[in-house]
Amino acid sequence: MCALFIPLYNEILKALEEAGQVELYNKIEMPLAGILADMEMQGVTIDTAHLKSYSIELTKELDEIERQARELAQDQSLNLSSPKQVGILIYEKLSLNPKAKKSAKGNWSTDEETLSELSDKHPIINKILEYRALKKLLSTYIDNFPSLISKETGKVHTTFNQTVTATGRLSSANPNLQNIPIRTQRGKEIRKAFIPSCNNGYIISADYSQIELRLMAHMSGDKDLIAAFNSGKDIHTATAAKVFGVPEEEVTKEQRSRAKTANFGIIYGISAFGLSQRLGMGRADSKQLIEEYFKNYPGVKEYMNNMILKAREAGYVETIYGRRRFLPDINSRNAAVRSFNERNAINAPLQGSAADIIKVAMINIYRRLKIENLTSKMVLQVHDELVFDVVPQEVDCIRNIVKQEMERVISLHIPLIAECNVGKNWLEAH
DNA sequence: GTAATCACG
DNA sequence: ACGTACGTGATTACA
Repeated sequence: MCALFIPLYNEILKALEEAGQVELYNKIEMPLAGILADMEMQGVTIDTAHLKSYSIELTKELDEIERQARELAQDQSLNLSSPKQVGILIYEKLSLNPKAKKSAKGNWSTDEETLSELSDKHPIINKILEYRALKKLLSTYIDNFPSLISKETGKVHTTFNQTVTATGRLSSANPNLQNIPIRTQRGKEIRKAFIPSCNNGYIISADYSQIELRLMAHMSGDKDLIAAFNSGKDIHTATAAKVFGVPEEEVTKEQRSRAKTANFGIIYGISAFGLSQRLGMGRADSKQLIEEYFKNYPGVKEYMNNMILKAREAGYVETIYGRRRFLPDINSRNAAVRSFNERNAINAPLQGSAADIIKVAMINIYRRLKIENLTSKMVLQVHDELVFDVVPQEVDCIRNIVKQEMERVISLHIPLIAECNVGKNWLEAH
């Protein structure tokens, strides 16, 4: 190291030591930096022909929808990309909702959730929603992407930010390859454009199953939540059986779905109001559901109280590897600010520990690929998922290494499970 | 530059 | 009585 930087480096090491972050720094973040650089340089191959033909198809649909919407609105100059114009049209000209939300800075609220509730009132609502969905895919993922392909490598090269998030997650930018569509049919079509770099190769994707809820089980030490994961049963069904007081075989789809929403809510630092909004039920019912949840998983309730207490006393909470999130406003007299910090105190150790764990997996996988002289490459990380560009003769080998290394990062009270899939593109690898 | 919206985990 | 799920980045409109 250059002598000029040694005093600064010593300062850093001293601070890290005092905060118990030396291992996090030396064993995780520093080794990871070079691996991320390698992934960025490696890049991902894009099927531009597929994107190009899909662009033509979607653009036609978009133009037709815009034409129909303008006809319905009787306004040829209507800009459907302007939330302001859409708001005025819906709430003032068409008066579709007399008690419309005028959220935030006094603007009409026209987001998807709000508009969906009005879809029965006027045919233009669905046209607006469809326009928005198509426009998003076209402008963000389809039409720009070919221009982001490097002349030198013929691939897209993201930047993984290692020091952006509050929890320890990575972020991805220019372009963001961590928010490529998958939820809708049209989104899936875009995923198909992410392909292996050699003609006969494969994409392998491996993702952690329920890692944050598993970490809740581990960190809370809750007996029954741990038992549910150790038994290998479907966690949402098991939760539904408990909170609705029915045998697992009799859990309905509706009950499982509600339990799933509740399990997500738990990770985010649930509130009765928030849960009632997402379940479309009354506050009293959602409050009762939460009470049942805590009755069945008392360790979870205890974990939440402990994290809030820890944040109040220490000013921060920690992940399994000692990464800290500072929460200076945990004692704020403003209830909204305080509550927000309390939810962060609950969520950050879970989200952050998951981030730590996948980082360790990445380091160990990278080393194995090198040691075993494999030519396949790790190309993307999407929070709980790793994506590999694989040559045909290494498919089985990569599958085994990736699954093994992801699952054996650390021994906890619950097993870590990684699901691994192979395909000719990123969609098929799910 | 900021707000609104929406893509992902 | 508050205001409410956690973490990101890109695009577009508009002051």
